[in-house]
Amino acid sequence: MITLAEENYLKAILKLSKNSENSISTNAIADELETKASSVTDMIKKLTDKQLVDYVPYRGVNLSKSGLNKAIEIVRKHRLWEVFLVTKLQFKWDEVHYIAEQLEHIKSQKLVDALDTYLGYPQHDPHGEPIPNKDGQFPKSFSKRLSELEKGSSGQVVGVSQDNQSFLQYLNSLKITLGTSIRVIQKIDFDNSLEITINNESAHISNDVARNLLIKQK
Amino acid sequence: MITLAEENYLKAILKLSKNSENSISTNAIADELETKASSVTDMIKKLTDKQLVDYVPYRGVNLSKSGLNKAIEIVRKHRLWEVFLVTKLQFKWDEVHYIAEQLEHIKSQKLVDALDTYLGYPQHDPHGEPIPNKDGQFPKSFSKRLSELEKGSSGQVVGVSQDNQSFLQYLNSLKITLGTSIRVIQKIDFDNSLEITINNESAHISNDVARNLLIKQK
DNA sequence: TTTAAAATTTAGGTAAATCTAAAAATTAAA
DNA sequence: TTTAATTTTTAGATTTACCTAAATTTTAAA
Repeated sequence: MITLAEENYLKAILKLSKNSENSISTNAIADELETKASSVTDMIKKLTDKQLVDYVPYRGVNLSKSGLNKAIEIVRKHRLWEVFLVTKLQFKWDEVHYIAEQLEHIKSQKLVDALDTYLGYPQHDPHGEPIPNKDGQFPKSFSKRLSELEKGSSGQVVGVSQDNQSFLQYLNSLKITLGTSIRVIQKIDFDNSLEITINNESAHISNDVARNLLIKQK
Repeated sequence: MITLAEENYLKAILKLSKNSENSISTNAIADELETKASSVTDMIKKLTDKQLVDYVPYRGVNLSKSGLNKAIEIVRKHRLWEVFLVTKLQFKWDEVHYIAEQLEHIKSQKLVDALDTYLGYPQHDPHGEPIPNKDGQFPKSFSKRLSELEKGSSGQVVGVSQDNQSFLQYLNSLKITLGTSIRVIQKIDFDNSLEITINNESAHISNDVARNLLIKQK
């Protein structure tokens, strides 16, 4: 049996793996989970014993095959529950993360499948993030990060690659939501921030924000 | 903050309180939760410190005002989730208990309220058990236990007062479900078992079963 | 009403998941 | 390439929720 804490570690390692080719460092996991490096080392040993990760001391970890499967299953549940909360219970997109963090740990294969069916096999969650299917496959994405767009080009927001409440609320304040049209007016080399237009209103956003906005170009 | 284990203790004490006027004994709780009496004593001390129960050593416990509120809230969540599973996700009534045991611990007042609204403020769960409202009030019940019916009288099954899987599956095998008509043909003094008819087919059931069947007489 | 049985509590211990502080290994800088 | 800084691990504690075994209290029986 896999514990709640173990599930959270697997999920964190998967998330960190998406942004790097290399093994995931102890400190990176500690930062992600807001815990201490020594706690991470402890837990990594447990995950190694259960063959959920491959670990070389001082060199970091990678998810094993079975660890990856488990992690993807948790992401699947998280995102399906988010869809449920927004489409059925009328939650806002910036309210669902905390609740889905709890719901993602409910154990019942039958429940996940029934939920998926009930929701109509959605491919994206309310933040535009892809929902892996029953076999762990992610739907193909045609989006780019806003930070990767050329000066002058434009597109529509189809997702965000982070769903913490403060980020989403900041987007709300910028009047950015799914479907919003954005054009890159100027790229500032100094700090990689961007001058953009949001539905033709101009604004200035940091690289940090631009990196987490997924854009589909026409 | 109240932990998962603490919530399970509160729920167990509430359940046991329904069947007795007296304080709840350590052993009764241990039996209910399939744990040891010494573990129960430990936990009772924690609950006492948090003022969730009133406790007199060697004399048992009772839920305090706030402990009762918490326990009722858990029951409310359990039963609302059961309604969700059966009415929206097409689960059978004997499949939902285990999953609802997990879902009842999800923490979000807003979620419970939204779920209640979404389900149309149901008053009973799929086993006919009453669902307390937002204020902790249980709907009035007009049902009796089958074991309390006189010889010759009859009525319809409107609920069960236990929802473990083996009991519900036994009912399925007897062709008893919500709405089934039952008549008491004979009461056997020796073991308090009953000769009954189920939709006019005769059967013999133990007192244990009869006590857990809720009947509404015409 | 004394004694035996049953129930309950206490004492001491374990595993999971955390922590701090110190030691060891790796990386970067002079 | 030696040293300093950073990262990671180890050692030793803590808290929660359990456990077993022994001691204590209550209840029931003789």
